[in-house]
Amino acid sequence: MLTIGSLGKKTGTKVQTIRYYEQIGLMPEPGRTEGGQRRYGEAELDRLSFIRHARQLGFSLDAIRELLDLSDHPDRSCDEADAIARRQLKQVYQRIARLEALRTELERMVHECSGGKTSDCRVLEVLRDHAECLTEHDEIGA
Amino acid sequence: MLTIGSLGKKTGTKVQTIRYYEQIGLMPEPGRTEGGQRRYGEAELDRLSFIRHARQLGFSLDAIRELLDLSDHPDRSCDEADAIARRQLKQVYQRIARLEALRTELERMVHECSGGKTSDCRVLEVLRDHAECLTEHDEIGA
DNA sequence: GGTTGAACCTCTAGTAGCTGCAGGGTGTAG
DNA sequence: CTACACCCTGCAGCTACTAGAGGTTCAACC
Repeated sequence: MLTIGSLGKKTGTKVQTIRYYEQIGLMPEPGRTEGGQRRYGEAELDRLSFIRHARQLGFSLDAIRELLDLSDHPDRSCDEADAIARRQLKQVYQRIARLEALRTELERMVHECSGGKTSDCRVLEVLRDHAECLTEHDEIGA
Repeated sequence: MLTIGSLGKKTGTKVQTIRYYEQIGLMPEPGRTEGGQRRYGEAELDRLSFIRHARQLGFSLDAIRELLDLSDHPDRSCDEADAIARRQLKQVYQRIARLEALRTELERMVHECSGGKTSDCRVLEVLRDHAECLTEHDEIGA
């Protein structure tokens, strides 16, 4: 039987985060000691590992909820799990593309700045005038 | 004189977002009509354009606050503006690197899934067992 | 058996950067 | 002078946690 702290250590999760997952129904309510402290078993360890791993891969908590649900039903088709992963991959592609456009623009800004006064700083100048940008970029909400 | 709505249209900003920027002190309190509606001039249009452009390049509102401050003092050295931009660029590099690791792992997951039952779905299997991952990935908090 | 101290408990509020809604007032074109 | 699009304030909600206050429990050591 694991305390919440040792479960956290094993999975690289903060104690508060585990309680948060329980609160939003991602983790089940575990058994308690007489004094009211949470105690976890293997099943919970597996579930939390799954969640954390999926988070590391960038899945949203909602996507993880679906994946866990699928994982709990071994007889269902895995098309849905596949679709969720593909969706996630697509998002990653998009985010990389956006960030690469940003990188280009920021590099240009930084390389052109020769370190004088702010009055003729390229960094500030570029920010002032969007027309100076060569690439499309659109990071907001990415 | 611009209404808040037309200022929003010119800069691609929602009305609520402009009011939010005012609330947190990023935009100044504008003049008002007798009836209490906000009216903006050129200076505010420039300032909001600057803010939005910097946001598109991924700068945080705090960084933007600093950049605006520097922009308001043309006689200062632009080292600071340069440093902020370099910091931002570094973050972009890191985020790209992380996302590329994710991409690799997600591609592997998706390509190996041959579409049977969830019981032997590669997607779910990989999520269950971190040891199957070939690359380091650590997206959480990115 | 008693004491200590780390780890646990609940509850609330805060983070970034907006977004949306309710319920009401204003400005302007026809 | 009347529509009606637009504006106002204030507050709740979003994601995914994180931090802190103030109090309780567990386990080890003597």
